[in-house]
Amino acid sequence: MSDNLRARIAVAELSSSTAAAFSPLYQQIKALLVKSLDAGEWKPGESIPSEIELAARFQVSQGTVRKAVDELAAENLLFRRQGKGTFVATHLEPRVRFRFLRLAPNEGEPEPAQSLVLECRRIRASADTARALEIKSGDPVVALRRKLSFANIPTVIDDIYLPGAIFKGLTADLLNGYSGPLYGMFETEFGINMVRADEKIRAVVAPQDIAVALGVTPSIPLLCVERISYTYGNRPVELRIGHYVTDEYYYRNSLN
Amino acid sequence: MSDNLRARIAVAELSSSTAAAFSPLYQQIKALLVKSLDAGEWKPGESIPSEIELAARFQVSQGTVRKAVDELAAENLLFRRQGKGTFVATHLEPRVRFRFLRLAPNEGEPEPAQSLVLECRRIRASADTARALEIKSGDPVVALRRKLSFANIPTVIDDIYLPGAIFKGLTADLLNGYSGPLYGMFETEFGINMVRADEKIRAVVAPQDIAVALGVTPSIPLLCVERISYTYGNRPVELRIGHYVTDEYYYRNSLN
DNA sequence: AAGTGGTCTAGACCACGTT
DNA sequence: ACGTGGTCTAGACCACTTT
Repeated sequence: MSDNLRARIAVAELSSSTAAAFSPLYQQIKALLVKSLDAGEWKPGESIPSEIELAARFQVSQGTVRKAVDELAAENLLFRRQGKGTFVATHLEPRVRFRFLRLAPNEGEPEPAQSLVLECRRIRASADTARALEIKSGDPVVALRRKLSFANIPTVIDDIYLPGAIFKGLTADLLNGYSGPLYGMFETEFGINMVRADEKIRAVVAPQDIAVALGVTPSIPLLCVERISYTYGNRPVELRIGHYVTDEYYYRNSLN
Repeated sequence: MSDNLRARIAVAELSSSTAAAFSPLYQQIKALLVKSLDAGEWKPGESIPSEIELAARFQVSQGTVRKAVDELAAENLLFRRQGKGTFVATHLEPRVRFRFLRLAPNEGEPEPAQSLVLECRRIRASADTARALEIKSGDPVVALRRKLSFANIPTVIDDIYLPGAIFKGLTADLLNGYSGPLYGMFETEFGINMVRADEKIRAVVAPQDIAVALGVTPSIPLLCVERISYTYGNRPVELRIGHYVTDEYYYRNSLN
């Protein structure tokens, strides 16, 4: 068995330049599954093959597949349903709706927001934007500004920057035609699945234009949230700068 | 084996009122391990018995113990060191120093903060404090105010409220005698290990007294972070209201 | 009844750290 | 050499969902 294991590791090394050189089998399986997800072999919301099928496909035991899938489920790339199967995570599931929207009301339960796109322009990447998106300065970028309202109270202005090479044909009308979350639309229209994000949070005085768009007094404090979102393989595909009014809502977080 | 399993579940039901009624064996093991941690059978930084010893103690297979320990390690109650053993998580480990301190500088690497306790009083719990700490209104509470500075620049004022019943004998001198993180001192002096926390984050105008303590202009925006920290078994043991200056530092977060 | 994921076991071997 | 956690396997059975 040991020789067999080594052999498969060697094969993995030869066949894939991105796979880690010497790694446990289950991590190799993980990498292969992510590769298939990235390639769109299974779409968000669809089921992936059963553990037994995957074990046969990769020539490993079911337990090894299980460990790989367990970790991908823990990372929210997949989710399991006992008796049904294992599915590709999607932002269209109501269950996941507040995973990336961390605003909760001071009183009561979180509610979905109403979204209105105010602007959608094509621009060239600034140095900062290019660095965040790992593209070249001057590359095409789609710039959106949108407003989120809760119970008709404008609460968030997001300035969103997307690589033009990936988000071709994105328009304000297309955006405003959707009711669900933005990331759900990215999945169905562009095949881009957001998997993870890093945020930098600060308190700032409301910039003039944003105060106007929110209908609040300029110079009141706003939460400024700078987000970089990543798809499979830690590839950044969104830069987002949000300004939140935090009198009736707060940004919730858990430390573990 | 099946009868044996059931029997042990039945025993668990009888012997422990807090354990979930019907749960997998590994979850029962988890609960027992947490109980031992809570009781102080193994102190932070110490090793717990090996998997083989635990398997013998609980009369289950090593694989079942492994699954229980894996989950506790994922929840940061324990950490594993291959070849050495499994240890109780501690806030004194440098590795963990920034798990609960989420401020990072705009430029450069995170650095430890200098802490100075400005006040330490005994008060009676307000209604809000009592609710957060799950004690009775009017119960004794230790109230601290402390200042955190980075590179001699005051950056954070924390107002901290602790249940008086647990933190007996806590004084400003005791606090200022320690150089490490507050939660590390709580472990060694009071046997309280912080395991998890929930935070509510808002942008606010700097209150007068806090602006003075920080040496900043009143009315500038500050990040207001309201934290409730929990020890083993989700028991709240700290309410903390922090005000952060976020011009040179930001609150970092990751969404998964 | 059949198929899926979930739990539990027993045993082999590997990788790491200490003695 | 020994003890620790880490990986992999094979097989049994349970719990849930659908046919």
